[in-house]
Amino acid sequence: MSHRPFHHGNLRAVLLEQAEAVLRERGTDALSLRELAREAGVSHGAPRSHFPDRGALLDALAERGFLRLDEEIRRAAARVRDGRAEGGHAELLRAAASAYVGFAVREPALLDLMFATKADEPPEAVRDAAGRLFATMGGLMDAGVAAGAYPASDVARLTLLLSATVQGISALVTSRRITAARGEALVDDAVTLLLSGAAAAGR
Amino acid sequence: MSHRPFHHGNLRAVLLEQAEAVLRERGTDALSLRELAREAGVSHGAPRSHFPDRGALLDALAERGFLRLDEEIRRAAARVRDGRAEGGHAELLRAAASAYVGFAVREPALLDLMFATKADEPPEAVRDAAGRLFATMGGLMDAGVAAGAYPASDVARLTLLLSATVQGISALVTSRRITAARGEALVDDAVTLLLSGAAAAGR
DNA sequence: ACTAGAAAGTAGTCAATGACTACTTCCGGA
DNA sequence: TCCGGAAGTAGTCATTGACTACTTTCTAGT
Repeated sequence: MSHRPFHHGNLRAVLLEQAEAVLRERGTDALSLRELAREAGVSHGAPRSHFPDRGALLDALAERGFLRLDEEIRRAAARVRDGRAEGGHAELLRAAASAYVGFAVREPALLDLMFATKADEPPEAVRDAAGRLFATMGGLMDAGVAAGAYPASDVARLTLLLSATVQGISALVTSRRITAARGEALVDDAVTLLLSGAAAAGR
Repeated sequence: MSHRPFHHGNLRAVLLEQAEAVLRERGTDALSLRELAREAGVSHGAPRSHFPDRGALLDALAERGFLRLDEEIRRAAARVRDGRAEGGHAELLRAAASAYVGFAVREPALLDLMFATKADEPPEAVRDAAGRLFATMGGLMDAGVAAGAYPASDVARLTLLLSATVQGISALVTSRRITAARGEALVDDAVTLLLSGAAAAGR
C-alpha cells in the first residue's frame, strides 16, 4: 500500500502489465525492456530502478504467473464446491486440472517462463509462489482422503503426479503437439485414471 | 593449401554440435549465431547459408533433440527386452519413462526448446521428429495389450497420457521444482498408477 | 519546518547481436 | 569446358541490455 504518486505513478505495475500483454501477443523473445519503457512513456533506463536486468523482469512475471494460476485454480475449485455439494471428488479434480490447462492455452508463453529451465535455484519469490500453487493442489487432493479415494499417505505423491500430468498436458497443447480439445479430453482421462489407479493400488 | 579451405566442408554439422554444447552448458539465451561462427572459424555471415535465421537453428536443434530422445528411449526399451524376456510390461514402461526424464536432466535447455510454445505450426521436420517419438511411445504401449494390461482401444489415450506425464515430470525437475531423485520416484509412481488404473477401468 | 539522502528517472555510451546486402570463391554437372 | 549456384566473406544497420553520471522528487529524522 501507500503507493505514492512518484514520477511516473507506478511504473513497476505498468511495466508488468504491459509485459504480460507482450508475452501473450508476441512471446518471450519479443519482450524488450526498452520497448516497455517507450510504451510507458519513460526513458530507456527507467525500468532499471525496478528490475536490475531483463532476468529480474522475467522472474517477476513468473512469480505473478504462479499467483494467478493458483488463484484461477482456487476459483475453479470453489465453483464446483459451491455449485453441487455432491459433485464428487473427481469433479473437483477435473475442474482444477481443466483450469490449469485453460490457463496454459490463454497464457502459453507465461507458462513457458514459469517452468523454464533454471541453471541456479529460482529466486525465493518465485519459489514461494510456485509453492503456493502446489500447496493448493495438495489441498484439493486432501479432500480425496475424506472421500475415501486414497489413503492420506499417498496424497503427497499423487499431488505431484497430478501436477506433473497437467503440466505435461499443457506442454503438449502449447507446443502444438495436440489440440486444446484433445488436451481437455486428456484431463478427463488423467483424473479418471488417477482415481481408479489410486483406488486399485490402495486395495 | 597452406590456409584453410574457403569451404568449411561440413559447417552445418559443426554448428549444430557446438550449439548443442552451448545449450547444455549455458542455455538457450547464450546461443549466438555469431559466436558459433567465430568458434567454427568462419565469418559471421557464414551460418546464414545453413540457417536463414536464429529460429531456423533452434528448429534444427529441436528436431535433432526429438530424434535423439526417440533413440535413447528405443535403446532403453531394447535393453529391458533383451535383458530379461520376462521383465514384464511395467518394467518396459519404467525404463522408457526413466530414459525420458534422464534425457531431460542431461539436456534441460534442449527439452525446453523442443516443447517451447509455438505461435504457428512447428516446421514439418520438427513435427515429423516429434511424431516419431510419440510413435515409439505408442509402440511400447502396444505391448501392454498383448500382456492384457489394457484393451487396444485405450492405447492411444494411454500413450498420450504417459507422454504428458513424463514430460510434466521432466518440467518439474528441470525447473527445479523437485529433485531429480524425486522425479525418478515419480516415474515409478506414474507407471504403477497408469497400469493399475488402466486395469481397474478395463474391468 | 528543514535538510540530508535515498529512491526514481534522464541521458549518454558501449559492445554484442541478428538481419540484411554486395561481392567472391569454389564445386559439380551438362 | 564453362557456367550457375551453393558456400563463404565483409561491411552495414537498427536494436538491445547493461552500464555510468547526473538530476529530480519524495521522505525520514531531527
